[in-house]
Amino acid sequence: MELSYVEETYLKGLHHLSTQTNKQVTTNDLAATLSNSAASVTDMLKKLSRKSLINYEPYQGARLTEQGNKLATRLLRKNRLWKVFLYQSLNIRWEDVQEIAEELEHIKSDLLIDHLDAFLGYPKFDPFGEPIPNAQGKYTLRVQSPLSDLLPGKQGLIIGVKDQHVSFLKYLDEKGIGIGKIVTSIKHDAYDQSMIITLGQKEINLSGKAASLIFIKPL
Amino acid sequence: MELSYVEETYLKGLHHLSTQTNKQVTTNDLAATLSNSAASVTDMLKKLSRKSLINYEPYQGARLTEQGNKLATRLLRKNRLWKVFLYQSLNIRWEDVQEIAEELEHIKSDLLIDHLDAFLGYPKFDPFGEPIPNAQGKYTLRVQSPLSDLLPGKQGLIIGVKDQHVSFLKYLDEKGIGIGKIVTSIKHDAYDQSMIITLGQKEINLSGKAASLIFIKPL
DNA sequence: TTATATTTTTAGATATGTCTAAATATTATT
DNA sequence: AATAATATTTAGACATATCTAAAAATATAA
Repeated sequence: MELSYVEETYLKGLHHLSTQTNKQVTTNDLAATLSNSAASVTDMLKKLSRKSLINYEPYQGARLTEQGNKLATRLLRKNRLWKVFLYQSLNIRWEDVQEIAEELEHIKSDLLIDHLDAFLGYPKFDPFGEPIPNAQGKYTLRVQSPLSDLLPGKQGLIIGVKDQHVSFLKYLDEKGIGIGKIVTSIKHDAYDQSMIITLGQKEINLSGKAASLIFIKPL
Repeated sequence: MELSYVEETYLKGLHHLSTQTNKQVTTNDLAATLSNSAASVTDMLKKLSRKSLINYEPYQGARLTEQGNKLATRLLRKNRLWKVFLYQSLNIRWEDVQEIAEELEHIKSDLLIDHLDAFLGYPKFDPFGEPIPNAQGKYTLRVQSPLSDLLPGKQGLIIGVKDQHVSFLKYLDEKGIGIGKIVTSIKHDAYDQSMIITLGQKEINLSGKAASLIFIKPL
């Protein structure tokens, strides 16, 4: 099925919200996510429902159908493969990757995406640690724990970040924290949950919140 | 200036037609190029004129202003860099490259394009032999002669093709003719202008028309 | 140079996607 | 359970881009 740019955006928003909460997606939540008015969202929900991409009952919110989910997953595949390309091949900084990938994910060609996948060596995760669905839509979640759980003295490999806001990514970039870096936990502060880690020679102080948004593989 | 997808398409069409003929672009010609009605074209010409991207007088056709030309050149740069990427990095076939690049050229980020340019090693020509404008919009035309001018016994390096229709590119692909291949002229037919060339061990018969659309650098 | 043919523009309609303001339905509170 | 607060939908408008059919301008030919 051929979808418009906007329809795809809504589908992705629906997928995002429904995997987060596993409940019906409400009109207002979707409106907030997409920065649109609730009225616009209602219109689009009716349209997507007519196309059988969502189940929608007035006043009851919406949920992706199997077909809608399949299309949303395809968008995630495209988005994340492009992110790998931008980050790894083009050396574009973390905080700039998201915005560009959001445009690239709407490029239609399946041929393109499969060739891109091959070019990148069939990566399983994007630069933020999110799993990349394969051509059949299958993907595996990774065992990952927040940096905040790393016990003092232990080492971890950074494999992802939860928050993808530009300001947070810049904050990490400035501290030298990125995918593939190895860090050692030095000390937790019992009072404010902040922690001290080392990255190479450098000692870094992280807020408890920041540490909980960074994912590692314990070494 | 932020342009819509469609405005960009018109700008590219205008550029294409005006470099071909170096005259005012007529409404009907542009309509044919873009497969739109003349009425739609008139509307858009008025809009682009209001934005000072073209000079337009009713019934007299249109011509790009300096600013319009600059934006059109930027689109060409994007289109051609993407073509290099698709053809060279992703190994996508000649005949599939055009359609995908036409979508990719509308991706907005300058950062992306400059990084792509660097990644590809600042190529000067695309896989069809067209010059790639640099970040400042400058580009150099290449000395290139049609394969049909290659004298019997002489060798040439294939560097471009004029016609970019899918059927023609497939025809060339099937014969093994592509960028970077070295061919030797064997014989011209005086009657129908067809020619015989060799490519490696293989002997290939080309129509006069086809040979005139393939560009070579004499060796 | 007047009539005819062609090209271009205008007029009016349609489709997509957006909005604000008003109406309606649902949920929470007393 | 009635009322107040919140969420959602409907109504009506607007912007972009498209079309067909009719009108107007330009170019061609007798």
